[in-house]
Amino acid sequence: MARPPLARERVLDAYEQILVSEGERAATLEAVAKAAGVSKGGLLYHFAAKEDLSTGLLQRLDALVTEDVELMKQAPEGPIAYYVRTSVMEGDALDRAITAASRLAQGGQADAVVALREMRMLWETTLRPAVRDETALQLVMLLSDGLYYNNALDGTGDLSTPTPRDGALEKLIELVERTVT
Amino acid sequence: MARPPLARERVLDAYEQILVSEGERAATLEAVAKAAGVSKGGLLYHFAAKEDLSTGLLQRLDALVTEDVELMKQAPEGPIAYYVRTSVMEGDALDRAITAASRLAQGGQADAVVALREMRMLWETTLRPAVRDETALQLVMLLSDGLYYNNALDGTGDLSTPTPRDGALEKLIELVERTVT
DNA sequence: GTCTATATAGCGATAGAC
DNA sequence: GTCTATCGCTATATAGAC
Repeated sequence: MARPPLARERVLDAYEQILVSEGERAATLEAVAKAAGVSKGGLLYHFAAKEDLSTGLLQRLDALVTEDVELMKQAPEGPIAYYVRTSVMEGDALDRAITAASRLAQGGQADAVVALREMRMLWETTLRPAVRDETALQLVMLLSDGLYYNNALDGTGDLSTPTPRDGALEKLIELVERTVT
Repeated sequence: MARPPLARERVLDAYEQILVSEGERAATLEAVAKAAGVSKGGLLYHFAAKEDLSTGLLQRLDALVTEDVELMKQAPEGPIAYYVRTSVMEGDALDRAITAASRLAQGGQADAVVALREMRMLWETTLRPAVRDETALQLVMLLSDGLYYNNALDGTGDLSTPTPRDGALEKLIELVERTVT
């Protein structure tokens, strides 16, 4: 990992942020360069082609997912409650990476689809020992997918989304726990 | 409704299909025109600007959703089983329209986001009388969202998706019915 | 390592013939 | 109602100065 150049990370942050808030089409080299505070040429020194930008983003996603799975295994409230709770996005690094990857996947980028599928399978494997059977597992997985999808629909970060929060979220977690364990 | 021109419908079909299978970026006027079997000029006679294409698509979605809600109200198996079952995409007209609108929404198109939110609210209102409480309603809605999202991820129509089908789907519906009623 | 300048291609949209 | 030709703009990518 030996300390990647700062500018490189800033560019990747900018790319991710534009993908989330304005979509794939808006994430042009010029827009990303401007948001990162470099020139187009400067950007292309770090990422020779546009494809390298998405590759970098998917690698970052991978690392964050690995971390998250460890946290999930050790969560005091248990993996299910942890999983459902953290499926409501708070805008942290993992949330941003997932949403950005989702934009690329919907744009037809095959490697993004693969990365998201693998992420999902890793979660599935981690949750399996904590649920009653496969049907219960599917219910938890799909519910989480639904939470992510709803939040990802608008990247503007407004809170008028139909996502349950606070009290409603706690009740939902309770119901899910009762249903799947 | 007085019989819209055939070419117009063919163009709209082509636009929808490319959005679903290749994403927003691939749905250029030229690609749509070619798939519809007309020239760029011919396309632009029916849809003066590209925005009109997405408007036409969202109107089509609206009509299909209205039909579907009626079917859901009258479903012999009850609205919940109907809703969960039909959330697994079979590639019918409504499925295609929803996925296409989802691509536009993820591309940052505000009117597509609104159309999808309104669709969801209509479903929510229709299902409310059939469930125990608001928490149960949220569980059903989110599960359905998850099913749609998973299928929409790759528009290639392959069946290697993690979506439950046949036996697994029936068991899931059973579990959901038991949980929310 | 970052910049400006530029090449090349493809986009949405217009004009006008048929 | 559909076509071809073309305009103006913007996208990705390259070249070469600093």
